[in-house]
Amino acid sequence: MDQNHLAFNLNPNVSVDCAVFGFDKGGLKVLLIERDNPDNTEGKNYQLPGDLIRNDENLDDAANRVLRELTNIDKLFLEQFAAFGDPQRVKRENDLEWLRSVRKDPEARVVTIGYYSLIKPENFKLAANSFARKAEWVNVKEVPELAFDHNQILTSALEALKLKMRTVPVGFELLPKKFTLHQLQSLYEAVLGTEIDKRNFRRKILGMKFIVPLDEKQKGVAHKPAQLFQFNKKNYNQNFSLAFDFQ
Amino acid sequence: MDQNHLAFNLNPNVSVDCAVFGFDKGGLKVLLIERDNPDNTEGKNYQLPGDLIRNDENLDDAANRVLRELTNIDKLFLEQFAAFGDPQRVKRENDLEWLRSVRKDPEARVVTIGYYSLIKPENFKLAANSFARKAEWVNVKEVPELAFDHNQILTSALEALKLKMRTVPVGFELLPKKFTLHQLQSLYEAVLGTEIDKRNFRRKILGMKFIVPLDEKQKGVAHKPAQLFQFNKKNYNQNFSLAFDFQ
DNA sequence: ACAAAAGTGTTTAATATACACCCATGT
DNA sequence: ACATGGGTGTATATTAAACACTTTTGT
Repeated sequence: MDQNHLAFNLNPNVSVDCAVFGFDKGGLKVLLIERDNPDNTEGKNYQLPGDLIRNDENLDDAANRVLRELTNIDKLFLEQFAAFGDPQRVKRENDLEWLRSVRKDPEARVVTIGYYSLIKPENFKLAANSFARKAEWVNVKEVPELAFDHNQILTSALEALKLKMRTVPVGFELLPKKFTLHQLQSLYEAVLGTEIDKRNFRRKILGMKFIVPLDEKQKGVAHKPAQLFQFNKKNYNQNFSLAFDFQ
Repeated sequence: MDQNHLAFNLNPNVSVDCAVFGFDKGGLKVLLIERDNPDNTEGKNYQLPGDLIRNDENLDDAANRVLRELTNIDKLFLEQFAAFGDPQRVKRENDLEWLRSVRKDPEARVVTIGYYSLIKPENFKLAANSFARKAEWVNVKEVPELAFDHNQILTSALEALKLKMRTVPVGFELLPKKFTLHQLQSLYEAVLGTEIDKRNFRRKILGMKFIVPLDEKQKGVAHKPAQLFQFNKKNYNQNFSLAFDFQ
């Protein structure tokens, strides 16, 4: 992926791959990179953004670098969730060909560390470099076959995200700074794949002192404008275990 | 670490390290390996069992191999929980010296994949090889300073174990096949670090149809012999989310 | 007028918590 | 006899779940 730095600095055996999640009315999205098809075999060919790590950077920094190149944002919410090291994870011929066109040591055994990242809708605009120009937001329910083991990585990232969201108030990372309770509920419904009762949801959320109402309402919507809320880190101090568990 | 196989098969940049947990009346234990001190600097020098991965094996297999060499048991309960890749994770001089005495490429950047494993008390006896002879069970509350970043790995493994135990019925892997409810309760108390009310615990556990009483009682104990129970996989079918959450 | 989401309470069921005494066995 | 853990039930508090109608705005 990123070819701007000197290749000898890259460790041939360890990479990071990132499932970048975004959320809007259309549901939960993931950012996929369309890669050039060396032999022009089939139609489009997608993969998760990722790169080999540099020998002098730690894993979180490598993932952060990949995301910065993609989004121009330096410290997105980022969480490591698993390592993938099947010796056969690079096995398809077009994956191998692509590696040969991009990597110094394309035959090397690569173990990849999986990260997921959460991005706010106001940051949906991608960087203007060649790497990011190939990026596309795809609904997680409509993800095509991906390169390498990236479908498996994505499935695993989604599971990790679900667990996280039921456990820790982290959904805000996918919403605008100011959000309505309806947006928050839709997010939980989309990620957890459940329907939630509106009144019970509101009661539960408002019982948490760290989601605070603002002196502000929605504007320009074709219905009764909703109260806007904001996440308040100061009011959030670890009263959490499993607080976000909606059946 | 394991030096029985050909070094050229080992990947110099990726290792696995295992926190092997055991439980007895004395509490939760972890298996530490005493390593030879090259320069005989200080007293004892401990680390978690681990090894570089082979280029033809996947991560789970590498962790399983490390544990098999240590215990002679082939498929211990094993769970990957995180990857550790700080470029400075090998920084102390005695760690470097030890690597120089053991590794083909002792200066290589190594990213390690952390696993934890659960072992039943009847399997506490270790293999008789030289690797295992240096192993020792140490109470998790009395773990000394370890080599590399192994204290951090162990702390992280314990957190992962706690989360797992509150989430999935997995404690049985640390108990004899037949166990009493008191043993089960002590285990939860030791791992989660809480006190649990006996009557409430029993009611909750017995409400789970997959912990079944046997036609058998304890023998030779200096108190009223307790009913023995067993975990029944067939009666366990995913009714679980967060079932083991004792405040 | 209609569409779309906002907002609001009560009842019932389920679950969690707190709590104390007698029992069987080995030493 | 004593130490050790085994075994048992109830009352109360907390939390979860089910459920329907009126309001405000833009088109």
